[in-house]
Amino acid sequence: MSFPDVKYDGSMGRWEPNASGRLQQAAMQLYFEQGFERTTVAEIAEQAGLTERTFFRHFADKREVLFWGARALQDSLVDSVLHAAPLTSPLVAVAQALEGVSAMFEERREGVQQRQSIIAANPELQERELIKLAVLAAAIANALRQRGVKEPTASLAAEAGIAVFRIAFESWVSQSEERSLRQVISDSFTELEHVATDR
Amino acid sequence: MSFPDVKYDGSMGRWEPNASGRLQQAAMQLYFEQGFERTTVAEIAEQAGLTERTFFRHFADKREVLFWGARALQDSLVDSVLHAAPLTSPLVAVAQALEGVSAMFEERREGVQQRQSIIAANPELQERELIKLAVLAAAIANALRQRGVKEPTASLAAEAGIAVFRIAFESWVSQSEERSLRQVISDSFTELEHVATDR
DNA sequence: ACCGACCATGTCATTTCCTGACGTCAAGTA
DNA sequence: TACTTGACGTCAGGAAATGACATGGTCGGT
Repeated sequence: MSFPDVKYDGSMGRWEPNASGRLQQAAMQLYFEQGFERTTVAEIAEQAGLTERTFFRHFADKREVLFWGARALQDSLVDSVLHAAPLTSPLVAVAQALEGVSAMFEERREGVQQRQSIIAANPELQERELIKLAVLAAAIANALRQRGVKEPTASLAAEAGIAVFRIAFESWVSQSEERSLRQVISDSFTELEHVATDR
Repeated sequence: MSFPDVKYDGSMGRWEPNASGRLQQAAMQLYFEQGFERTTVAEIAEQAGLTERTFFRHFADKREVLFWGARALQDSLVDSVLHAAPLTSPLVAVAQALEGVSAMFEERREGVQQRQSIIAANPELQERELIKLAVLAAAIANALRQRGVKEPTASLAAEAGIAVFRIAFESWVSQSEERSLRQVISDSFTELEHVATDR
């Protein structure tokens, strides 16, 4: 294992290390301070000591810089669903997977709240977040299918699970919930059962 | 009541009538023929006999021209939820509302399929569709709250209902389903009940 | 019949996002 | 050493989106 993030002295490489990380950090800060629309990519690049062109080499567009963690989240969830105990029902597998990743958010609630406030202030970013969650749901549905779950059950369980997660996550982030995210998610799943049964 | 859409002869007004409709039609055609990315707003405007600037007076951006019907759909659904029979459970109210609007799609399946193929070919358009559905879900949740449904039940029922609709709609559009959209939706809701109960 | 406000559209200029083509230089590799 | 690779810079340009201002029919009031 190497540690490319560690700074030694100036006599190292041609470029300062961790360009992508610097861009993400600069973007977060500027989006938070002056809003997403009012900050230009040129500003972000300048603050990171890079050029606008380089920004677009690291991130497909101005929004993507805020969603770099999505892939890791997806991999973790898919892995969890794939390795759920045999005979676990689809929705329970999804619920357990989501509860499993909740710690990733609990740990740095600060940054999560800041990020969500940025997204909440801008429709373009909300769109991007929604499609990330949709891709997540599709990946989970695919994992369920690998477990032998048929359609439309797999898609239904995945989409319903993501919907529950979204509502639980929003509740946990916005109000200063005393419950842990894991608990909010768990409660929301039992509430979904009531909603779907009561008819 | 006047009928500004009716065409008389050329000696009428300064402008050809129904500029917005002409822009929508031109956009649909061009997006379908050459793809969303490869058609410019200037092209659309030219085909509609207008200027680029005028396009942006009618539609907030290049994507919005494809989603003009969303508002009517939302109003119809909210109205339906609001006037559901008393004591109807939240999810059933949502299901009935969605089944109620299914006729709007059944009637012109042609245009619906063409529109969906355009959207399916472009991530930006998928983002826009997702946020339209999210706004829809929020409006439905609000209507449920007006019926006395508490949170998080209202949001859960609305989001789950929209998720079911999305899956049912996709199935109905893509494969040449023999079932009616109304039937697919209905079946999907009972499938959701199984998914949520079986644990 | 005239006048003036109104409103949809046109025209022009500008900013910003995003991309392609090409150049540069340090580090690794044969 | 010579050659390749990778990360970044520089430059040019298309297209989206927006503001400011002009234009000329329409419509209501008198």
